[in-house]
Amino acid sequence: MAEENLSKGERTRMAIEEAAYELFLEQGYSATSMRQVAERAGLAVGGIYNHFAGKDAIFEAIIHDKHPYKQILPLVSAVPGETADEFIHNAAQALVGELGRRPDFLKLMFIEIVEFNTKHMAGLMEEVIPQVLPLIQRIQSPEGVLRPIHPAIILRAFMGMFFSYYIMEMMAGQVMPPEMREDSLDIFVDIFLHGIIKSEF
Amino acid sequence: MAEENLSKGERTRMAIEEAAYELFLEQGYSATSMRQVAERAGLAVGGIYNHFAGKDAIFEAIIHDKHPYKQILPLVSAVPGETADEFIHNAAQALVGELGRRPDFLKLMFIEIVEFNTKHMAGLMEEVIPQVLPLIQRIQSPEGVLRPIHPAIILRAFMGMFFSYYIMEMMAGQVMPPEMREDSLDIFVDIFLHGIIKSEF
DNA sequence: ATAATAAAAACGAACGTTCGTTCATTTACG
DNA sequence: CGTAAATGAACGAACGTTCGTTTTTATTAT
Repeated sequence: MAEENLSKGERTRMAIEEAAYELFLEQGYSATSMRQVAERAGLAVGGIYNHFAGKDAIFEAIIHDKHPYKQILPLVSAVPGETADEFIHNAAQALVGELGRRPDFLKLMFIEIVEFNTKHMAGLMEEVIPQVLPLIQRIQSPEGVLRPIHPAIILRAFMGMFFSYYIMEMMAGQVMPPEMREDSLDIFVDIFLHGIIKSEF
Repeated sequence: MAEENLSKGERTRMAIEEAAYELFLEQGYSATSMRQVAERAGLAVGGIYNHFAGKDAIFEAIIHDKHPYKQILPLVSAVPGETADEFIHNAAQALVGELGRRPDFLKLMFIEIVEFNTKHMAGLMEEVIPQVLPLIQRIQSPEGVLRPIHPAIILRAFMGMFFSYYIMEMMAGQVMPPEMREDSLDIFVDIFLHGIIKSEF
């Protein structure tokens, strides 16, 4: 493991951040106490302040290190696919796959909205947008396969459609019929590509 | 106004609920104190407990009275439209229009996710689902216009697409180009109906 | 290698606040 | 006049943070 190379302080800092991340996802920011963080990280309360200026600072570190955008964008950018059809399929697969592997992924964004009023979002976007542009280029490029829709809107529709795939799962997952969940992703992709209307109409 | 007919107690109860609703949307549940609620509602802390058993009880009342589903579903159900095309357009118009009029609408759901782990959602769904069924029927019905997609999936794609319209707005609204916002709803509708791929491909 | 030493990290009691809630009392409405 | 509503001081618990102290780690000299 790469952790062996780290100093004691760096390892503890990571443990605190990880413990806080888990607890924030479970309970939200305000409802999580420094004592809970300390206990899960395996040290005393006071010890935290050797590594972080305060509770706020922990959240800011988490936002910077673990925010979904940071992990999803490189993933989608690296996906193969010659045609738009292939690319969208693969991108959706990668996105939802990653979300599925880490189902608490989006919660950090919700905490940001609910408890911080998207305070950190602007700074984060500034960092991420340059990475988005080539992705838009790629969706747009293949020789006129796409209808003339602004690429930024396509991106937004794409993100919305598949983010919401898990947002809806979070909100109403328990009550949806289970047979819907297996292949519904493919159908979502299909709706995104071809719409719900028969083409002869 | 209908408020004139209410007793003192009923009016105070409403004032407390409204004050708490505002504060929860602004700060989240945990970060909002009973003293803040009391001050905004215009009474002393202790007085709240004449109308609510505790802080939890206030939130439960709010969830029951003001949850988006409760307001959006009747709205969409009442919308006119003979063809699927017309209906989807009108439904999207109504949905996004209502969300636009009350931009904090979805935050309640996020608070539920972040600070309560969707504790109240199951009970709410049980209440709402019967109202959803006729809506699905309506999307499905017109003589074979729609491609053969499970109506529940269509509903979910629809909700996801247009909920996410505002979710994305919340998350990244500031950084989107302003000219996108004006007519992007129509384009979203169009993508939902016809997809992003040219039909001859 | 071992011992000495300075720095980093961990400790946990204590501080001042604020929290949700209670309650005896006063005020106001029906 | 009786009851419902409003009051605000008070309670114990929990909060984020501080701080003097001890323990551990990393570095240097032997």
